[in-house]
Amino acid sequence: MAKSYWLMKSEPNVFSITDLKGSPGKTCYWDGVRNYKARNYMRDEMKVGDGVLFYHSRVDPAVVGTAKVVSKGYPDHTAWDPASPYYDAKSGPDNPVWYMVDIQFQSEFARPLALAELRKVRALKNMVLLRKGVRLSVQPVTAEEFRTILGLARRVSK
DNA sequence: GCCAACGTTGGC
DNA sequence: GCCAACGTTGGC
Repeated sequence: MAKSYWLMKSEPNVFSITDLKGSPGKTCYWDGVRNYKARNYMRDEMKVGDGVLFYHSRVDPAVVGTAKVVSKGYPDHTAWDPASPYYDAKSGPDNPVWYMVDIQFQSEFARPLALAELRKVRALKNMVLLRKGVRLSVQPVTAEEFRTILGLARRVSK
């Protein structure tokens, strides 16, 4: 199957691209997603080798770099750890409800691509990220959108 | 910090 | 199965 592309949101004060870069093997598991649609993407559609845009939400919202998917979806064990902030009594080792994938750091952009800047780019006007009211923390990106973002990241800031 | 928009829960 | 109420997300 062809490579797919995704955008994954994280609040930088919780887990930033710098944290990902500093993780062992520059790899982390993407735990804590508790939204069914986002879960379905991770559980059913994400593949090893898929491209990921790393997005910082809330604080200076911007796409800040890229990563790649390095595992298929597998159960998110933080859901059955009562000590975890992501604990969910619905889920257990025998009946996992929530899933995650592993991602590995690939690049950090020379400058963040702010949400406000992306809104001005015609080629991105249909991007899920820019649609009103979309709160999905894992969302699909087209190959063309992915390419456009990489191109913008390479361009010098005005 | 505000608040609009969303997803989920729970009463009926 | 509906839908109001609630908690959360996330841009501004």
